[in-house]
Amino acid sequence: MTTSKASKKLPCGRPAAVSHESERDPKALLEEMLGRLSAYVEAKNLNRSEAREKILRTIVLEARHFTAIDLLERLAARHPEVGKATLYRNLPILVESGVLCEGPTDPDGQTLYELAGEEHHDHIFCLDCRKIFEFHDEAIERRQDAVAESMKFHTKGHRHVVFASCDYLSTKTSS
Amino acid sequence: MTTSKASKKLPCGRPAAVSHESERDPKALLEEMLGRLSAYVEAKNLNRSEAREKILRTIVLEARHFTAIDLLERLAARHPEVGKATLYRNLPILVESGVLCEGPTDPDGQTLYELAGEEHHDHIFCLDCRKIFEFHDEAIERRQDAVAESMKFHTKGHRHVVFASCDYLSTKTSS
DNA sequence: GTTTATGCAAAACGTTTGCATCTCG
DNA sequence: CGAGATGCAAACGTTTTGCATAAAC
Repeated sequence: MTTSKASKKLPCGRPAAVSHESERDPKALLEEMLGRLSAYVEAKNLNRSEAREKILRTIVLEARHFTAIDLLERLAARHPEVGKATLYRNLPILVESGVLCEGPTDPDGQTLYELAGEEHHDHIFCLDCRKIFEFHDEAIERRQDAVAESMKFHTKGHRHVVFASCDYLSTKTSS
Repeated sequence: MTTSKASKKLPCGRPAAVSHESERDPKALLEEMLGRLSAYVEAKNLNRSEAREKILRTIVLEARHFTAIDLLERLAARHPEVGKATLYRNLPILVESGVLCEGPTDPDGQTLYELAGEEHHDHIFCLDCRKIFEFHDEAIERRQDAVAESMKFHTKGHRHVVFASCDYLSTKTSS
């Protein structure tokens, strides 16, 4: 169903390459994430579990930004033997192990999870194609912390989502 | 249950005055909000409703930042005769009439509503007392729009929440 | 063999809906 | 009188829990 890399376009016409989404090799990514999970499982004296790894595989292979429901569906398709309680029980473990992070909520209020990257980033939610893009800006981060300090707060985290429409179609002149 | 203005302290010890919350006279605020509601009701050819106004009063008088559940509890205490379906049916009306706006989600993922102000602001969520504070910073706003433009997006809105702990207790030396 | 994890079904939770009744204009 | 709003209870979709069984170590 997905087209080849070169010609991939988003619904709003923007080439996927502009999306700032991770373009890392899925196999290497899976290895890394399995590693993080194992480390956590070991540190916490948990047991290894087949189901947990199936969930992780499903995430890496087809759902890098997703809601619990999205993942539930994909998991049911790929591994119908894994129950939904198992998924819900494992989501917090995947978050704590550094494999996932809880991102912003989509416009319907559903929590979006995403595969944890190395570096922090914020999000642009495209109102045209409803896809998530990423951005990072040090100036904003610093300024935000400074504002919090000035109000006698100490920043522990933040969530910054920009809702935007896509200028791509109107801006480009060729094609 | 609420103490006088001068001595009001938040759970984390911060005086409420630092909160940047609207300090407007509740009576005037209520009048204004009732006005906005009436205008909408008239424009949309709806009927006036006692229950709707009780909900609005409850919001203005004790819950300027709240989740649906918060409000449900306060409403049950203040006006037990109003059913919860009525509340849920009226929330969208209050939003559309310009009385409320849907704000960010709290750390548990619950949508926070707030009384609509005139000017835009973003939020600081205090992890110590779990209260919402407001901030506004033009530099952040401009920068955010510029970043979006550089990615060929056109900003239509945003949600910026800073999660922070309260330095107030550790910073103050007196008392 | 003890702990941890699982699948299933049932319960819990917040929200929405159906419906008969009531209120507004 | 007719459109709209209400309260109640039942339905809904998502998430959590209880429990007996199975897997990990």
